[in-house]
Amino acid sequence: MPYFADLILPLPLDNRFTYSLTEEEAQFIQPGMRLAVQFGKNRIYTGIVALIHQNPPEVYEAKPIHQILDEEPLLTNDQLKFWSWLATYYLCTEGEVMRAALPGAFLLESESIVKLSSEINTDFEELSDDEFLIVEALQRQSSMKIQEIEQLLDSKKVLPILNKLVSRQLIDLNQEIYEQFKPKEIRFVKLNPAFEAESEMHKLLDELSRAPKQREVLFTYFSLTAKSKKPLKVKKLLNESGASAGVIKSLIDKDILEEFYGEVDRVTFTGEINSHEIKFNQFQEKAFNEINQNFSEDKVCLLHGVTSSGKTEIYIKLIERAINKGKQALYLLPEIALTTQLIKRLQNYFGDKVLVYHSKYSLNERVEIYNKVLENTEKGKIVIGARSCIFLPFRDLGLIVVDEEHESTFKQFDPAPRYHARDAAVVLANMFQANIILGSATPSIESYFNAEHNKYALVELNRRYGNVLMPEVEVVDIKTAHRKKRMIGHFSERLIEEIKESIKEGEQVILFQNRRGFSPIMECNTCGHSPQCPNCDVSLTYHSHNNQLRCHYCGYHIAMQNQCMACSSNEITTKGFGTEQVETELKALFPDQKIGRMDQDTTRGKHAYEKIITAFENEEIDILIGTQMLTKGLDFRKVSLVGIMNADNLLNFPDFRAHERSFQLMLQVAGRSGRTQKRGKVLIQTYNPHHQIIQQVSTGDFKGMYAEQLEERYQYQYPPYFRLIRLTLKCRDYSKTNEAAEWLARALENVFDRYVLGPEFPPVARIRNEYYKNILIKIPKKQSLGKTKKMVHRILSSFRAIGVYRSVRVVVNVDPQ
DNA sequence: AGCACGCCGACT
DNA sequence: GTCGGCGTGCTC
Repeated sequence: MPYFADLILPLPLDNRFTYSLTEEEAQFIQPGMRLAVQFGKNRIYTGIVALIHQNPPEVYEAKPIHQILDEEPLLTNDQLKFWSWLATYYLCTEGEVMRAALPGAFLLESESIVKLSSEINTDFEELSDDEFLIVEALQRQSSMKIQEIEQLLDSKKVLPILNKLVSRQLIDLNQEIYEQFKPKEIRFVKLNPAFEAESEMHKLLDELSRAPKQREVLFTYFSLTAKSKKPLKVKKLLNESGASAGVIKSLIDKDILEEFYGEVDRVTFTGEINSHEIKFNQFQEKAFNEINQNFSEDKVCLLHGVTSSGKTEIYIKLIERAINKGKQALYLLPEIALTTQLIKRLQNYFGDKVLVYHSKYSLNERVEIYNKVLENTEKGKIVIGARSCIFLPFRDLGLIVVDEEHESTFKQFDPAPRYHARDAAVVLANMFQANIILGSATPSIESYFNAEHNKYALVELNRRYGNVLMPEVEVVDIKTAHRKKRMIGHFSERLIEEIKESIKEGEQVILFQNRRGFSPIMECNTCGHSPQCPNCDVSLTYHSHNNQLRCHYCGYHIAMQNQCMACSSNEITTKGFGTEQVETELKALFPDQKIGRMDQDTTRGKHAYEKIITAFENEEIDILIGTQMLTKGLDFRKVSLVGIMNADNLLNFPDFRAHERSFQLMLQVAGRSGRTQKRGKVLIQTYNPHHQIIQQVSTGDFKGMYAEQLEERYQYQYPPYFRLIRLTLKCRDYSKTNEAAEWLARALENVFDRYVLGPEFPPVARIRNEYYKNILIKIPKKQSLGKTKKMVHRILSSFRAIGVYRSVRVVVNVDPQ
């Protein structure tokens, strides 16, 4: 009886692919293992076994597999189920989920290797020039990569030539697979046991009297090993003795020292645990008990706790409870790079039980963490990290914490799968019967809506820890201030006064400007022209540090122009302002203060972010200017003033979530102020002081904001009342983009009628020379989500079957942010 | 996705 | 005449 395995391949293809197995293979292979298989003509891919069965495919002959890559399944059954849910819900392929879910080092890829044929074939006549060159080169170097041959012939059409040579049995094409993960090995040395006795040791040292360097190394070895009996790292011996590697080599060659290699963990925690007892105040205690009550009823818990109310302590206690029951815990954060403070806190409490997982780690580090979670070892019961953590192979997940649950960075934007880690985490928790808590000072409207409608349980925490008061918010009307000439650059007199006051008190200031760069857009006063990106439909923005005009979409840049590029006029002004300009103005206003800036430009390097934060913590910076990234769970004790330079560019964003976001952002920034006994102050500069959102921020009126936004969402048919699917068409050809979008929209309208919006050009209609067009599908609550998605899938398949539209790519975004 | 095959314009 | 562009079809 034959056996077959259905595989998931890491490709954007809808189907699983069936390969044949021998009986022995079928005995050994289990779902969740990796197999290397040939797919297409010359390529080998890593596939994941989804199913083993005995039903031969009807219309084709299944190929045999190439190699089994695992001894044990790499994926649990739960994960396979989870993948399939993600692919269905987010309208992508399982292959795309696979790519996102597995650390890259697990995905072996083949490279074609060209060799001379093993059967000696001297029939070198009738070779073309190219063919002769290849054969001749192979006689010299025995094997070559495709790329090398491309270089040799200086041509890209190499494969047809090679295929011809293969068919004439002059060369062989083989696939070489590379295992990318290598355990980290370190070289150790130890003394040959023969010299351990004291007498032997003296004899040895005498013998070495004519090799002073070697003698010295040995002395260093003895002094280093005297303290601890652990094996000695060669590196350490080199450092301590100052000898060269050659000296150690001769000692090894003489059998005086023995070398050996040991595997070490790349990811280790070296600090000390000082788990001081966490002391709840009465409000935390109450919230904690409520959460546990809800957990016992298997409810998803939404924790709405104002900034600085001590949510983290509650999370820590919940995690402790979960791991005391022997379960695993997952702590999800919006962006891991921004949360060193929190990681340190968890590590201080739980020590090496904490694993940190995120995309900045190397391939190998990620494999190690993956394996630790899979083995469910004591080390690594707790995983903390960004959205991709939901793909780790948990065995016995007991708790998920989603911190800053309102953050839109939980939603992956590109590439597919475009999943929302918070929503996926709720599904994941459900699969494990695990508890899940979503926490935020400013919950998303969706989550709060779910809480109001009893889908989630709501727990509130509205006192700051130590009864610190919420900061006092003052709104400054810069429209009037401008008219009355009470502005210096972008600073109102009020803001300058407050900064002076804070500095006098020896306190720190944070200034928030939600735009990087200097004066983003240049405009000619004479003709109104502003320099555009040639590849995208946007104006170039000015960056003063390198005096460039730059496109934020494609990276195109030119030197700053002193004349208008259209009319050569010298009168060029700037529109809008960014963090860089705030910094320059501030330096002029406060020449004696130390000023720091934190935005994408200043936090490029791996540790640049940490450096700025540490400098601010150590009070080496008095005033810190920054973008959004300032809002992320940072805890600075000495900040008494937060200034929002311009609230309007947040509010005027063309998006149904713009107001919700502005509220969240402003309240989060405001929360950075006054975290100790003294009451903090927040100053908001705006042209619209009477805007509802500004008023709601100034009174911290979350419920007011929620009620009002909810009403608007209802009116205009947006989430949480309607679900959304956005289709984006991309194509280099303008009219083809239009025609295809039109076709697709009509096809969708046939089924969904008035719930299809568009097609419409997005605000930036061309990026990297591709035209974009959006279609929005709205799904009313009563309409079946599953059926809708199946239908969309079907329409997309027929769309893709149309030849003319093949060059148009469609990006599907379910629950777009 | 990645590759082969086939068709068409622009070059030594 | 060939090279290299891209549109089209297929991969177990």
